[in-house]
Amino acid sequence: MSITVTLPDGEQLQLPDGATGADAAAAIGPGLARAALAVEVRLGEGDDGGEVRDLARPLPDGARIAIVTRKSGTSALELIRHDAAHVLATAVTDLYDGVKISIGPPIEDGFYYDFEFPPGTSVSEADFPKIEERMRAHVKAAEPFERQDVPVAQARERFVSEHQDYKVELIDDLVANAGEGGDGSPLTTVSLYTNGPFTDLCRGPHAPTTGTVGAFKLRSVAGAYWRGDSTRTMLTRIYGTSFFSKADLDEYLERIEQAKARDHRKLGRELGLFTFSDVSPGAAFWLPAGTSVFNALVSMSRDMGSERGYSEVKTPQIYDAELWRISGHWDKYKEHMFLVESEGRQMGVKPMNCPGHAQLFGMSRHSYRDLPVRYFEPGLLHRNEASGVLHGLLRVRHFAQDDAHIFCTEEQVEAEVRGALQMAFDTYALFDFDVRLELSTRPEKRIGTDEMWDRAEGKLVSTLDELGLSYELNPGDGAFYGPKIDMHMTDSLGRSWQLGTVQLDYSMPDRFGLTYTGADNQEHRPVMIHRALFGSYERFIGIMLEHYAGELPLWLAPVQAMVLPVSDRFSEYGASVRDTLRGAGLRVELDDRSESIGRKIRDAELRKIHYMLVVGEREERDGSVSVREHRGGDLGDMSAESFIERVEGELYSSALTPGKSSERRA
RNA sequence: GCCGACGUAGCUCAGCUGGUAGAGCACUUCACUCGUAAUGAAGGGGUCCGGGGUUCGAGUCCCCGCGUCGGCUCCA
Repeated sequence: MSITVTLPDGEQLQLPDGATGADAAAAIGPGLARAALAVEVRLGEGDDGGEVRDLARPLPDGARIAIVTRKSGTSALELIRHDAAHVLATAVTDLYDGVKISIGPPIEDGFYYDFEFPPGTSVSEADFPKIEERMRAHVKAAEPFERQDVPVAQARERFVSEHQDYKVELIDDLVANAGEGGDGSPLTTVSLYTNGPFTDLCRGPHAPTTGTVGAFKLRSVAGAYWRGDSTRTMLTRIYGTSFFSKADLDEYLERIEQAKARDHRKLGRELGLFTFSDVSPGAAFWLPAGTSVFNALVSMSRDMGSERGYSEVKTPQIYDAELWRISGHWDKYKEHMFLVESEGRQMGVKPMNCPGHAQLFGMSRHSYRDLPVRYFEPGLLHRNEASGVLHGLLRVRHFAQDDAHIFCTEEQVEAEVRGALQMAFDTYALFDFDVRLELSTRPEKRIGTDEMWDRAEGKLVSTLDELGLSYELNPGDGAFYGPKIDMHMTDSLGRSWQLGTVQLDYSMPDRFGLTYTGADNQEHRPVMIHRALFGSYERFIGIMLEHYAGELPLWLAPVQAMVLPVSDRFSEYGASVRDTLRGAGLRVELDDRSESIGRKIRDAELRKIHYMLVVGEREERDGSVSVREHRGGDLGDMSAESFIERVEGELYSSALTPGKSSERRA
């Protein structure tokens, strides 16, 4: 009896029945046998994911296999990070009596393990050295990972006797889920992995021993709810990362350090854009330079909107609670609203513009001929976000959105969604943003009928497909009034943030009793589309600063050029140059401090100012400026006019939007 | 909101085991008048996040708030 497996190069390998991944590696060559960590197994042609298994497990006949070594990239790293998580748990159970273990998977950049420490014991980063020391001892001992498939009852008994409640719960859930989902066959065994003194309920796979965990480092400690449920126990999560080599680990840590240099909070301070104060947590104070950037974006969304048939409106900040009851926000978000009382009336500061826009739409009669109506309001909003979620400009309590609501007929929905998405991509293209799309469907807590949701979700899917856009499905994550398409970007540390959103809403028009008169002279219900493309200007600026590492494109730069007289004697000429350039619409400042020219250049460079215009005796005589470009160096002398021409050319060349974009930028 | 850490001048930070605060940058003034990344000197600036407590004495130790950071949960 023998089995046949297929190798990645297509070659077939014959092995005795019961042969393992390790046997296969050995059959291919002794070098590979030494390097082998695990084996990736694909069963059918269509099985493109593959399953990574322990080397010690018998191979199924007819499988396509690939030996996993440290050169296998992500799957190899995942393997040793999972190993490292077990080693971490081993060290922690060594050191802390009575600690309860829960789960410890590999993640994007490392691994974690969640523990419940005994009452009175808390662990902080100060404890890392001693935990790492224990971990090193277990890695050095190269303890084999031994897999054991044991009957469910036996495993359960074991963890009950060890007071490992979380493991017991996991087993119970595995059993329950096997009954419902999967192939319906009952679960008879579960797998346990033992390394040294530590045994864990684990699906695997693992490398042959703990010895392949090369370089590792514990990174941080955090609270994490058991099973991600905020009503349950908060466990202590220890994060770490590991690599095959110290060099790889160091390179990773170095990259993280460098990423911190482009943190928008740091750049905002350094470039004098915005600051925060304890007197208003979650709200930015915008300095003149930051306000200039902010206003440039607002004016850009105004221009792009008016080119696309949006009309700007303004609606109140504060509304009677009744309005929020009608919209449904009162029930769902009251605790996140800022409430005020006036003459015995309860009022709420608006957390969003939709009810205001619905109110506005309802105040006049509309014919089908007037639809779609597109209201745009770069409005100020307040949301009383939980203190723990505030994060620089990326999550704030006080912000403005480039918010718009489109009221249209059922037939117009696809075209309007398409238009909004296209406008979004036009916008992101200007910033070289590569956004990730998510389609979020009906949540558990929702308003409206299932039929409405079917229709709304169907329209979003068909529009995405029609535009050939790929997206991730996010079931249950829609707004309470409708499904949505969200556009995400990541920050300097790889965390994902939502920027734009396009939401379809059949409920709000109903709740507000909105109508238009159709061609049949009957009243009809319009459909409402909520959309914001920047999302909040605050968040957009935060992401943008990190994206550009603070080097804003010329058209957005708060100061496009700085005039630098070489000495006080040329301040007057410098001022005249500044005025000439300002007259041409450029944002120019004059540095007339009594400092050396070297100093002024250094300061302008640190502020990342695009152009430095040095003026001295020669320039005054010739009526010219000596142009230095940020990072680019000396460009030589030219007249103020040729400089203006040059800058305008640059502004035009980055003009990707149609219409009057050049005017906007000037 | 929850877990952990942190909070000293505008910024970045030092301040050993408790003995009444310090540097660099920035700022002000004076001198210098400078040619492509830091001229020099002098000076001003701190309820050591806030409030309680322990102590002869608290920036330092304890408690309670607030804020920030890293996660978790949440995100209309």
